[in-house]
Amino acid sequence: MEPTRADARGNRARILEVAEEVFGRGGSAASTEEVARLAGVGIATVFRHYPTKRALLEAVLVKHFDRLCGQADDLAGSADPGRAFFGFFRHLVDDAAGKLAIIEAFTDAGGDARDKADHRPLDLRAAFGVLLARAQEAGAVRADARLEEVYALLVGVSRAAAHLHLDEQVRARALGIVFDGLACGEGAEKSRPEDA
Amino acid sequence: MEPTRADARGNRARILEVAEEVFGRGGSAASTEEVARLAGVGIATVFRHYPTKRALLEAVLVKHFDRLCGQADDLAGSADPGRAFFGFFRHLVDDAAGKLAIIEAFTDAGGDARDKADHRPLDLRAAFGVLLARAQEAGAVRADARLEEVYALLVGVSRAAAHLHLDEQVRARALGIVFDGLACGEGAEKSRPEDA
Amino acid sequence: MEPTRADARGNRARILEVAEEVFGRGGSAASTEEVARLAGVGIATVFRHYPTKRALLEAVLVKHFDRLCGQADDLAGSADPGRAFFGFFRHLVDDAAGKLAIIEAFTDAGGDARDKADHRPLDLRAAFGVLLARAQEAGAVRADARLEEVYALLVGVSRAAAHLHLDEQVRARALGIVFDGLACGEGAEKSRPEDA
Amino acid sequence: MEPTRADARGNRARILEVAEEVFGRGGSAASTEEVARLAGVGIATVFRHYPTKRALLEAVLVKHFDRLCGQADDLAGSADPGRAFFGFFRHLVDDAAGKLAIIEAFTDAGGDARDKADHRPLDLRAAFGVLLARAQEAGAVRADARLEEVYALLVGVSRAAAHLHLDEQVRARALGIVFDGLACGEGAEKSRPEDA
DNA sequence: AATGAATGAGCTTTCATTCAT
DNA sequence: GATGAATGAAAGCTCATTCAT
Repeated sequence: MEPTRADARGNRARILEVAEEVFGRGGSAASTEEVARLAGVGIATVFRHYPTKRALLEAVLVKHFDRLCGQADDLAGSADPGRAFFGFFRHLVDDAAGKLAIIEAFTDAGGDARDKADHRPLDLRAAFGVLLARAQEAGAVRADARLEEVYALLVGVSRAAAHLHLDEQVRARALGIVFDGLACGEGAEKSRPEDA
Repeated sequence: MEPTRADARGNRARILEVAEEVFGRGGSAASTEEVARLAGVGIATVFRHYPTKRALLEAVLVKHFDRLCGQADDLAGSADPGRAFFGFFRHLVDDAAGKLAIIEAFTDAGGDARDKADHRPLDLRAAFGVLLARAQEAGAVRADARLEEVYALLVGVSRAAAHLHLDEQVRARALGIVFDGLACGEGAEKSRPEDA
Repeated sequence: MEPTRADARGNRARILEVAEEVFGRGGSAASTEEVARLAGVGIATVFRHYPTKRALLEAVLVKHFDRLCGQADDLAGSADPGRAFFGFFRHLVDDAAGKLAIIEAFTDAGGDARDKADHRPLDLRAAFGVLLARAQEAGAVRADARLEEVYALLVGVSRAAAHLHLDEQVRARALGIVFDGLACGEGAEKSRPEDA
Repeated sequence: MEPTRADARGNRARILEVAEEVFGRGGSAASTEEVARLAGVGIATVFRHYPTKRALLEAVLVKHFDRLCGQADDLAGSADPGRAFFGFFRHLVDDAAGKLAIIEAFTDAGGDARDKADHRPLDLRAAFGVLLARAQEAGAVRADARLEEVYALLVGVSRAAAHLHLDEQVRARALGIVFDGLACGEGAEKSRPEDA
C-alpha cells in the first residue's frame, strides 16, 4: 500500500502536509486542485495517492488523530489525572483552532461516522473518555459529568475557536469558564494547568 | 414589498419555511434548487421572491434573529437578571440546535459580518451583551467574564448541539456545566432555570 | 384587432413608445420586462398586446418604417431629386442614430427577412430605391451606383452612428464623404443639403 | 501558457477556430456551449483553455487584431501610401465580413474599451490612423478627413458587409463609392487598388 | 382587460474525478 | 508513477412566455 519509489513516498507526504494546511484554512470545502498546486504536483498525482477527496481528508485526520490518541494514551497513566485531563482538553482545542477540517472531523465522532472506513474520531473520543474517567476518579472533575456532554463541550469550544478565530487569550478565558464548570468543589482547580 | 396575492404569499412563506429546514440541515452550502424542489415550486419562483441565494439566507436569519432580539429586549428589564441571562442562553442554544444556518450566522457576528446590509447577528450579540452585563451587576454571573468569551461559548455550544445532534438531555447537561462555570460563587446557582 | 377599450388603447400606445426607447437603447437584447416596468404596466399586458417579443419589436419597426416610407413617397415627386435623395439619406441616418433596434432592422431588409410576417424593411428599401433612381435620372447621383450598395452604405453609416455614438458633427462629416462618393461629377454637390 | 501536449494544443486551436465561427455568426451573444458542442469537446474543456467567456472572445479578437496591426505596420512605410491606405481599408472590411465578433470589437475601439486588459482595438485604430495620415500627406486622401469619421466609415461598411452578408461584388462597389468620397481631386484615384 | 406570479430552458462557471500521454 | 487535459454534473441566476386571479 505504501509506495515503494522514493519520489512517490515524498510526494505522498508532501501532499498530506499541504492538504492539512489547505483544509485547515478552508475546511472540507477547499478544492483538491489547490492542494495539488501548492504541493507542486499534478492533480492526478493527488488522486493516485488518495483516490477520493474524502480519502485525502481522512488521511489528514487519521494522521492527526493517531498522534492525539497516542498523546492521550501517554497521559492515561499520569500521576495527576486532573492535570492530564484538563491539559489534554486544552491541547485539543488549541490544536483544532484554525484547523477547520479537524474540528469538522471531531463532529463525526458524535454519531454519523457512517460508512467511513476508519473510526479514528471514535478512537479519540474513547481515549478522551479514559482521561475523563481517571480525572473523575481522582476527584478533579465532577462525577456527574458524562462523556457525551464533555465531548460536546470539547467539540463546541474547538469549533468556536476555529470559526471565530479566537485569539489565545479569549480561548483561554473561555476554557477557564468551562473548566470551572467541570471542576469538582473548590480544591480541584489546583490541578489544572494555568498557563498555555 | 410583501406580495399581495394569496398564492404568492403562500409560496413565499412556504419557500421560507423550506429554506429554513434545508439550510438548517445543510448549512448555507445547501442548494437553492433543493429549496425549490421541496417547496414544490420552480427555481425561478424562489429567485423571484429572493433575488439571490444570499437574500434567501438572510431572510431566514432575519426572521429568527429579529424574534430573538425582541425576546432579549423583553428580558433586559427582568427582575431576575441571572435567570434572564441563563434562560436566554439556553434558549439560543435550543433554538439553534439542528439549524446549521443559524449557527453559521451566529459565527458571522463574531467578526466578518463584512458588507452585509443588515447586522442582525451583531444586534443579537449586543442584546445578549446587555443581558450578560445585567446578570453580572446582579451578581449572578462572575464579573470577570467578558462578552467575547461568553459569546464564544454560546456559539460553541450551539455548534456542538447542531452538529452532534445532541438530544435535549445531553444539551442540558452540557449547558449545566457551562453555567456552573459562569456562575459566581455558590449562591448564584439558585437563580438559574433548572428545567428546560 | 385594435382594442376597443380606451385604457387598452392607451396602454398599447404607451407600450410601443417605451419599447421604442428601450430597444433603441439596448437593441433587441433589452428585456421585455423593462419595457413593462417603464410603461407602468404588468408584463402580461405587454404580452397580451404583442404576443411575442419579436412581435413587439416588429411593431416598433413598422411604426417607424411606415412613417419613413411615407416621407419617401412624399419626396418621390420632388422637383429637386438630388436634394430629395441626399436629404432622405441623411434623415435616415439621423433617425437611426441611437436607435439600435431600428438599424438592426434595416439589416433584415437585405435578405433574411425570412418568416417575418411583414416586409416593411423591404418596403423602405424600395421607397429609398425610387429616390435613388430619380436622383440618378436627374444627374445628381452617379449612374453606376446600384441600390444594393447604396443601401448597404445607408445601413453601414447608420450602424456606425448608432454603435459608435457618433455626435452630429462626425456624423455629418462621414456623410459628407459618402455623399461625395455618390455624387456625379463636380456640379452635383450643389443639390445636396449642406447642413443638418 | 501554451499547452504542451499535442491533443491539448489541437483542442485549443479547434476551440478558437470554432469560436471564431460561432461568434462570427452570432456575435458575442452566442453561447459558449455552442462553441463546445461544435468543437466536439466538453464545456469544461473550453473553460479550461479560456477561463471566461470574455477571455475566449478576446482570444479570438487578439488573434485577428494582432495580425491586422502587423499588416498595418508593414504598410506604414509603403512607397505608395494611397494604395496602402485604401488597400488596408478594403482588407479590413473583407476580413470583417461575416464576422460579427470582429466588427463588434471594431466598435469598442471607438470608445468603451473600458477596463479591457488589452487594447487591440485601439491599437488597430491607431495603426489605421497612421496609414490615413500618410495617405493624406501623399495627397491620396483629402486633407480635411479626420480619423474619427474615416474610422466610422470603416466600422460602418464592415458592419454592413457582415450583417447584410454582402457578396464581394457589392462590397467592392460600396467601397468604391466611399473611396471616391475619400479621394482627393481627380488624379488621386489612380493610386487605389482597383481589384479585390 | 390587466395583473404579477410561476415556469423551465438556458447560460456561465466550478469541481471531483477519469483518461491518454 | 506522474502529468495535466477532458469531462459532466451541478450551482446560481436570467428571461421569454403562460396561468390564475
